Amino acid sequence: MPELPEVEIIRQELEPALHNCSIIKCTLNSPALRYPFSPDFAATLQGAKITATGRRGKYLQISLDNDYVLVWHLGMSGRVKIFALENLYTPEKHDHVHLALSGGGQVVYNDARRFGFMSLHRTDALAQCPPFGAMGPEPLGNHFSGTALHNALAQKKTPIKSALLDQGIVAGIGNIYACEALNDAAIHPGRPALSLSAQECETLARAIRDVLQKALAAGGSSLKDYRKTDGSLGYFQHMFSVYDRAGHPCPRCAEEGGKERPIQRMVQSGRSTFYCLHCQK
DNA sequence: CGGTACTCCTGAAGGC
DNA sequence: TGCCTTCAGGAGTACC
Repeated sequence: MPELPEVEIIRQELEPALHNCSIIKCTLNSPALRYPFSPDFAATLQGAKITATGRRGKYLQISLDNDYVLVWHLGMSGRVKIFALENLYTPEKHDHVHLALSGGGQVVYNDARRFGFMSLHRTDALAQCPPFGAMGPEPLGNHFSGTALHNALAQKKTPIKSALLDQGIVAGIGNIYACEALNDAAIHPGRPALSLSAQECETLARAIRDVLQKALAAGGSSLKDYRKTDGSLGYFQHMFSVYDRAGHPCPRCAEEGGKERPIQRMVQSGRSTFYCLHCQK
């Protein structure tokens, strides 16, 4: 389930492989990912030159010189494989999209669960079209702050955990980093979002940035080792404080020298939330 | 309109 | 050992 840090790392990996390259051939091995490919999908890509690689929230945005942008979401099992030369590529199960580039490079999209998707949008309409038009600020950008978060949560009665998953409030956060940030900020995931004080929003905004930046830093280094094998991205599970760690001691409580408190699991809106009953208030 | 439940998909993991 | 069930999750949609 790539969230903002994983998608950003993939973008950084794609940038040198794609920039100024033309797409020689686009091969689709499936009629659809989450959504069907548009009939002219491959034809629109073929012959286009890639002018930039961007990211907004969990979405990759590959700009082309034909006035289209390839919008690419990795769902939860999407993996991107990059090969410098054609003869290095061995097809694997769930390789749905294959891009052959000028210069011999290749980019492959593999997605076992097909929750991801690719679509093409006109460049000038991109910022207004769903989901970008209603998307909240980039958490690592200048428009995100404690004040901005406080304002965005002002009318939200929904639990703060659910609010953090709402891409309209802040972009790019998924289940893992929502849990991690709330633990870091010592805020209980079940609190109504509008009940957070300005100070708590300040703390939470800082925690969100910290958690994402740490994941980015760790991902950058772990990726170098991992991509030698198959080019895909792993998760940075070794650094999770609470996610998928029910029963393990809460690291915040351990840091403070207190008694070890086991991490709890509960379900909110059908999704697992991991938190510490003791320190998250 | 806010909020919840359901839906898509497949592989991993657990139970018997 | 192997089959069956359950679970994981983003985001769109249906529905109250």
